[in-house]
Amino acid sequence: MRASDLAYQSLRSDIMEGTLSPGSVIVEVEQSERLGVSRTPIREAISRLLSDGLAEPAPGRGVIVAPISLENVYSLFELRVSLDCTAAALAAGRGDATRFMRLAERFKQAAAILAAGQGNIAEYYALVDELDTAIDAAAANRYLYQVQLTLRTQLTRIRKLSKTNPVRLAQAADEHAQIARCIASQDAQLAEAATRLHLANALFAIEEAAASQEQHGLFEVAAHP
Amino acid sequence: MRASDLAYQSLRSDIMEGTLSPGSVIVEVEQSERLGVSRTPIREAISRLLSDGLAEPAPGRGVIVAPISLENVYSLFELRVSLDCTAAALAAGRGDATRFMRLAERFKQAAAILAAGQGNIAEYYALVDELDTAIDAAAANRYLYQVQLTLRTQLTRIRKLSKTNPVRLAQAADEHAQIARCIASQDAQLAEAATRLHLANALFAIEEAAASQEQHGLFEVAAHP
DNA sequence: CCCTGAAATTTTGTATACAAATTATTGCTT
DNA sequence: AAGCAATAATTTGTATACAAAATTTCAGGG
Repeated sequence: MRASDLAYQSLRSDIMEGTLSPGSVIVEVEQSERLGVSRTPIREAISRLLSDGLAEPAPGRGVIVAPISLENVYSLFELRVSLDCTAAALAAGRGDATRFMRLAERFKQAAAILAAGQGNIAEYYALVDELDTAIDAAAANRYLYQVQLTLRTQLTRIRKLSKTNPVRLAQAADEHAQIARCIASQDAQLAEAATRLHLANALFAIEEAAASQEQHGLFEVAAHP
Repeated sequence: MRASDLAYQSLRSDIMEGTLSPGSVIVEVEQSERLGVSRTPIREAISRLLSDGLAEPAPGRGVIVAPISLENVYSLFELRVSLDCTAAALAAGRGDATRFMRLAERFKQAAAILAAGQGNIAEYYALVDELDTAIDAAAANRYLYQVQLTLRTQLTRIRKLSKTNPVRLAQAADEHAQIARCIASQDAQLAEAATRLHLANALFAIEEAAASQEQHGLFEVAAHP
């Protein structure tokens, strides 16, 4: 594997995990020594992070890890609604119905398990990924797909800011089942409606979680000094 | 100015102008000597072109200038409809009405001039840019804006593939006036409808132009040997 | 004549040295 | 003590040398 790929993946996961905290500057030599490669591949990795939106040029201070805050969540969701609805509508027109029916079934099962309070969260998110992948494939639009990828990394970062309510998770599983079913029905407008509804609920849940965390004083997004 | 910025702008415009033809490989040393800088800034410029979608990694052959073809136009427009409609709707909800009214007036004038067959095309496109900029500003969504920028560079490249019919241009100016008016009216759904209509017409015009050019044997997208 | 394979050449990937720019620090002056 | 200036120290930007990978070319055998 190329050193620049290694550096990219390493830095990327460090940012995602929070090892590199938002707002902290990424110093080339520091990372170069830490990862055991020269500055050249580090620079290439950083430029990829910039285009991912995981790093930002800071005026005079080089590049910093892109800050996250719930203030962005509305902008992010405006874009997300647009793209996810389009993707769902396209998938409804082009997708393989049986594949989405099967996914709908699995989401229904997942919803039941989560409602019983014994769900594995990671497993559930993996299922969501499967649905996303199926939709991407069915939508068959490489430009749309490209944008979705970068949007999702932003959403993943945001998601970690507020702990998701387990009750909400079961509800979300139901909504995903609904989306899959609507796509399987090949009705583009219906698929779009289900998606729009789901995203509205998701945003509302985020707002609620944030409010409750703020209340308990748990809402802190530290940037390194 | 940094050498990498110079290299980026130079390569970018070379690709846009067609000096570097689609499909041709971008050889680092070659460009390095041509532009009088070392390979390092060239590599950085190339990585920016990659994230712009103006260059593509080619398996084993390094990177090539991204090919263009009208086959992409449908995928591109699917995304464009989604984004432009969202932007128009947001702008209707947030924008300064008088600013869009003024733009609508100018488009009406432009339409009259173009219909009379004495319009300056570059001037017209500049006006379109102004509208786009106004919408971007009013939509006030940095994530959406970012995607629009890269989408528009793709559309600009595609546009050059088929000569636009002057009659269509006057019609398009009317449609832009309509869009501006709808945004000024602060009716999000209406703004979206006007945008959707315009894009449907634009796509149709592209198809027609392509068909007529193909007929006349003018439809050639050469890749260098 | 084509296919296989090995050498040669070209091209990309990485390391490092040096230059330029920017920030931090220190000392001086008011 | 505060502000400014000059200098020192970090940090990024660029060039270049070297290493590795891959493609092409050429030669030999089937």
